[in-house]
Amino acid sequence: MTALDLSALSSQLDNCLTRDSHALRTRLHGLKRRASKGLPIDKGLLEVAAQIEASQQAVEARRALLPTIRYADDLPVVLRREEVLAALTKNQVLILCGETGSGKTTQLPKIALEAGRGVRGLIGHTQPRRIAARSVAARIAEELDTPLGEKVGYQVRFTGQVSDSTLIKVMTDGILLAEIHSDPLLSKYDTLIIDEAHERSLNIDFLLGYLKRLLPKRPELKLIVTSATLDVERFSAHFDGADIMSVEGRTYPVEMRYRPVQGDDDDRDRDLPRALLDAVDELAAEGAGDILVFFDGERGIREAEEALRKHPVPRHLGATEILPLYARLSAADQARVFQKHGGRRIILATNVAETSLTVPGIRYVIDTGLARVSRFSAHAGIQRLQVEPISQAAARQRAGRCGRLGPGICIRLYAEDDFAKRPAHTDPEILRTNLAAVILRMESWQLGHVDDFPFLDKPDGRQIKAAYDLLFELQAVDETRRLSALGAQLSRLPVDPRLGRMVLAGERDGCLAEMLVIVSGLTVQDPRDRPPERQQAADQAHAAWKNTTSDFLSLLALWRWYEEQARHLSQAKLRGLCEKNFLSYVRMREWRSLHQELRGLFHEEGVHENEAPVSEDVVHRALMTGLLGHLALRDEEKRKTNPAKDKREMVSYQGVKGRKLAIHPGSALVKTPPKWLMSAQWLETTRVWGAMNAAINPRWIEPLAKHLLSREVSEPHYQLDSGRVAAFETLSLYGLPVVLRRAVNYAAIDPLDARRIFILEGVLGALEGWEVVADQAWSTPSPQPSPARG
DNA sequence: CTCTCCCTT
Repeated sequence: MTALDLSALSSQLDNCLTRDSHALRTRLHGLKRRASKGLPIDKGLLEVAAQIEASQQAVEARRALLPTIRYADDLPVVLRREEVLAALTKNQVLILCGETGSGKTTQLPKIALEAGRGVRGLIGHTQPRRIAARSVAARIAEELDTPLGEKVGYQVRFTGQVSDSTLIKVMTDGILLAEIHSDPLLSKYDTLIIDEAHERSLNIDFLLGYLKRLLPKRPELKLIVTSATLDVERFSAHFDGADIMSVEGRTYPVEMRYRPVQGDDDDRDRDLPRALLDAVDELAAEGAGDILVFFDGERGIREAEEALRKHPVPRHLGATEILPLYARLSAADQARVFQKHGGRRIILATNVAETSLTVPGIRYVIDTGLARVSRFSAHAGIQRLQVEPISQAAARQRAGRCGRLGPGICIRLYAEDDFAKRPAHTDPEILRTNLAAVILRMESWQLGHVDDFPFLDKPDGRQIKAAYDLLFELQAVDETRRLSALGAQLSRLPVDPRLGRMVLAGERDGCLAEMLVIVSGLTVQDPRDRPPERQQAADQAHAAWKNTTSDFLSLLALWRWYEEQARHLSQAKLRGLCEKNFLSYVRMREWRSLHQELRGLFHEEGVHENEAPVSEDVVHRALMTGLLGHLALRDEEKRKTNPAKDKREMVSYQGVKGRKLAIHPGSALVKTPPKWLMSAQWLETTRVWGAMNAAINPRWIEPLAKHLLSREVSEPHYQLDSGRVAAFETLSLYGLPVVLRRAVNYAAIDPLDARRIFILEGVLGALEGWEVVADQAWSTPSPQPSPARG
């Protein structure tokens, strides 16, 4: 064979599946090298030629699947289809800015198909949320008149419908990110659409960084990044000045009214209900239409609900219905928002209604301008959840919720100049979160140092250090920040690093069964429902599994009970049972799915769970491997000064790193605070709360925390009876003494000094002592001291 | 005496 055949073959690669072309190109390079050394390559060439042939046939088969593309008539993106097509042909990257109603989410994948994408590889389309991924896929499939799961498929955690004939695959951004592990080139895609990039979740930022590096290695890959806000220059600059296309939205104008809460800042909380009632009255006078009110949390919602129920809302337009809406609400209560209704509705919502759920039929919005924002404080090493003024972008998003049906009105319960002073955008998650999981992934995928990774926003050095500190605590990296064998294992577990560490301890200590249950239970949202108006009944039902020394064992008890029921009950009966026991069926199912998934990972490796139950201590010691940074000692002084009679005074704890904390009232341990406490989570809101707790034995700490303990040796002294030099040692974990004044052999610690003391106190002391004894022998006896009392 | 919202090998 000649060099001509080699180049002829390599020119054919552009007609192969993207999945194959990279491997085949590598193969051809190898053959070229062989040929240059004068080695025979005939057989290799024949094989490659056959593979190319097969791959091209697969491409043709996919081309035959192309559906007739029909567009939803007059959506703004569709009207500018030609431009998008041209941009896709000309450029590798396109930034598309399209606001609500532009049609970008549903129409772009179809335009990509029309541009000839989706044949050599999949068109991958990512969504930030699972529900959205599924519904977007269903919608596109419907518009293309094909059944979901064939030409248009979707994939989210635990479920999905994708087949060999899938051309468009809609998935969560988390799925695409996870695929990098098994396919670093993302070679099965010929096009990627990263939707809702303005949300700037950790997944999106990680993907955009990764894709920047990937694009040069995948010249045939096209990327579309979409954003609903106008600040797309950042994205463009990130991708070396990629073209930007802006498509208008399809929304109605929203009139802004500023009605700041009267009174000074300290009184805001008190005056907010008043301001809310005034706003409701003002909007009620405008005419019919539902009102959506945004709050920072459940508490504000409940206060507002109470105030509204007492308040005579003008009723000439029919009854007014008040509905709370937040993520923790039971599925049935959430569903009420989507039911048809007469009269006026006032929906009191948290941020769920800002992006995750679209409440239908909203004509008016009232915005308190506040939200709870999670931030990881690297300095304190703790996660905070504080109420903050929302950004301008978030405020616009909230207001936009009443501009979908017709012109809307939004009342902001803050001043216009307050709005003007706010940050333009919400800080991206990567600047607000604990980076341990990100860094663990980067280490395991060998992506180099975080500082060099092309993140849109570079994380702060202190955040990076805090993340490495946590990874060291978990023994996932060593002192030099090198990934350990344990770290490599940890990176393959799709759970929080602390929780993953527990599972690995469970594997080692023969309590994998228990760890899989507890860790999956800690990962999903708590399935125990506690509706505000039926808290007592709920608590009563949950008491069946309650363990007052360990919330973890409560979880385990709930699981065992449920598994027993599930074994002989139909799905419908199980659902009813959940309802009766104030459990969320959906979350119980999530728990089981995650448990199943984690279990599967171990089974693949041939590791199986222990069959015999283990002692509670074994379970808690395995948990502790992940929670060494969340240990605390009861503050005894406080207990003395505040007698137990005063029940309102909460028992305070002294945690590691000097943190003061208290047991969260949702914990079963709140009434029986143990001396030593271990918490799955520390969260600072009004104060630092320890959530999901267990009483522990401090003796477990030393063997598990050897790599973290600092030792302080004091009072070396000669011991007359043993004839040795002894001292006391105090071991501290992050500044918290965990072993107090334990006698140790000083010679093993500081042999030279021990020898000095031996001579000084032992030898000379013995002489001195001998003198004393001699003295006493010749002098009159002194009176014996009376025994000590009390 | 209480905690916004998402996502995964």
